[in-house]
Amino acid sequence: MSASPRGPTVKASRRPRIPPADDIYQQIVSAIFEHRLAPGTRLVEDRLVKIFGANRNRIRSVLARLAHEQLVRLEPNRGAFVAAPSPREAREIFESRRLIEPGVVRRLVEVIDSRGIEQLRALVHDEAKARADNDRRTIIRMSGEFHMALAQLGGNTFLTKTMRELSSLTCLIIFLYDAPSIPSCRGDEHAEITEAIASKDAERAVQLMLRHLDHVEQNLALQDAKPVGLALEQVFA
Amino acid sequence: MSASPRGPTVKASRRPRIPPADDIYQQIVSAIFEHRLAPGTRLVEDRLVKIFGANRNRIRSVLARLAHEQLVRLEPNRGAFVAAPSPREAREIFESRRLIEPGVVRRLVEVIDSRGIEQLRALVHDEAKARADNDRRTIIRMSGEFHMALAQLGGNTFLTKTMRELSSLTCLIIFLYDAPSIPSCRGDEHAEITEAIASKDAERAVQLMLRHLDHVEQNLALQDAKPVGLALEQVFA
DNA sequence: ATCGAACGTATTGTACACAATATTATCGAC
DNA sequence: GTCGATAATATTGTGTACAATACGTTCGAT
Repeated sequence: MSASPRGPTVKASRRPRIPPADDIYQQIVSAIFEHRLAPGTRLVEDRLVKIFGANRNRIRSVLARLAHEQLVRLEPNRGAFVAAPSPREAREIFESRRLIEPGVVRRLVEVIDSRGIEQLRALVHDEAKARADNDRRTIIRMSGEFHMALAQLGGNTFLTKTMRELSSLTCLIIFLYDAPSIPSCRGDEHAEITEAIASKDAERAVQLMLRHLDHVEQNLALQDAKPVGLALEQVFA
Repeated sequence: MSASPRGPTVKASRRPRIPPADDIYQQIVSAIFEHRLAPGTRLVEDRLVKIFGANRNRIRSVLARLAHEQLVRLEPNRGAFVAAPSPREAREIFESRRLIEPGVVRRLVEVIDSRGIEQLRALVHDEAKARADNDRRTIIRMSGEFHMALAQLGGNTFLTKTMRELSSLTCLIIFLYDAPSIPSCRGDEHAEITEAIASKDAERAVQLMLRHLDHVEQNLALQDAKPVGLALEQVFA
């Protein structure tokens, strides 16, 4: 017994059953990102407790956190529901993205190094592969991660957080309003943006980004929502 | 006895002792906004429970919410502390503002009506009055509210939320790093921006805004923080 | 047969008690 | 007298039980 009373390995072995709070959060976000959790789905606390093996307090705090970034709607005495952004809210989200992402791209051109460019190309590559496999879930998730990576490589944590919220909300919007013909983003657009950034052509990258966002928004049918429901347990299997 | 079983007045009279969750949140945010709560102040749950007459669950959820917008730091097994942004974080906040607020201003010029312009002028007027009275708390709060109003009048709830977070973080930063000579914002700058917006001169408004943000940032001494502490009960008196 | 009211069930909201942990104070050794 | 270990205290983390509320169902009346 070595005298290291604060080793993290010791802590991990002493109580391995507690499910870390962030994990639950991440799993739910991923489920929303990958369209496994439909907008409007009710999130019953007890069932989440059993699914994740956590206690209710923790589930509650996770739901509160999700509610704060508007991914979940919390109705008093009724429970938590996966958010279903209205057409008006959807337009606001896209407006915000058109407002913010050009700045993100401009800044990224200034600070990115070859290592960062490689990361972007890898993301584009993975997305193209998923597109070839027709793996719709991965396509959508990778699309979101591309935009999040643009912020993350810029090194500004506030902008990164903001972009993460915008991306996940966009995922819900696509779920609700996507005209199913064309899958979310045309893959080559992310590639084009990446190459414009790689060649330090900020203004071209900005223009491509704006056109890209317009394309995504124009592929939506912002009138009729499809109210889908799904069983909760099988989502996390 | 009229048969309206869901009137809010009835609900309020039936149990008047429960303190609404948002109120607590708002009071703490206001306290941070007005520099009554210093960065680094420890927020002990029990004391907040007694101060606001709420139960611990509610206090906890409020703290979680504050933590999510980085106004509060949550250390495991140690408690909650009012955030104290590092110089690096401070620079990121200002960078984010320079990135976002020009877009907010441009959009506002497009959609604002005479009623909105009057609101902005009223805010500027109140701020000038506080400045004349040398009421530093009100000055800082009104400064923040001016920027939040710019987003709010634009009608985009996501941007409004983002600006609220940025404003309150900026308040903490000013508390920590302000060179005490000049109080936060020169008052006429808000007035100038308002008039540029009123005359629909978007580009001028944007330039004024950027200069304004630069001025605020340059008035900070982003090296030495002053770690102030204050008693909790007397803050909410 | 349809509508409305009372009831039963499922779920969230709240309170309390206790365990785990960190911080402070006390005591002893050098 | 200073440093380190140990005990006391304060605070957070967790679990459980119960109350309040909303929802679905059954029953009865017209």
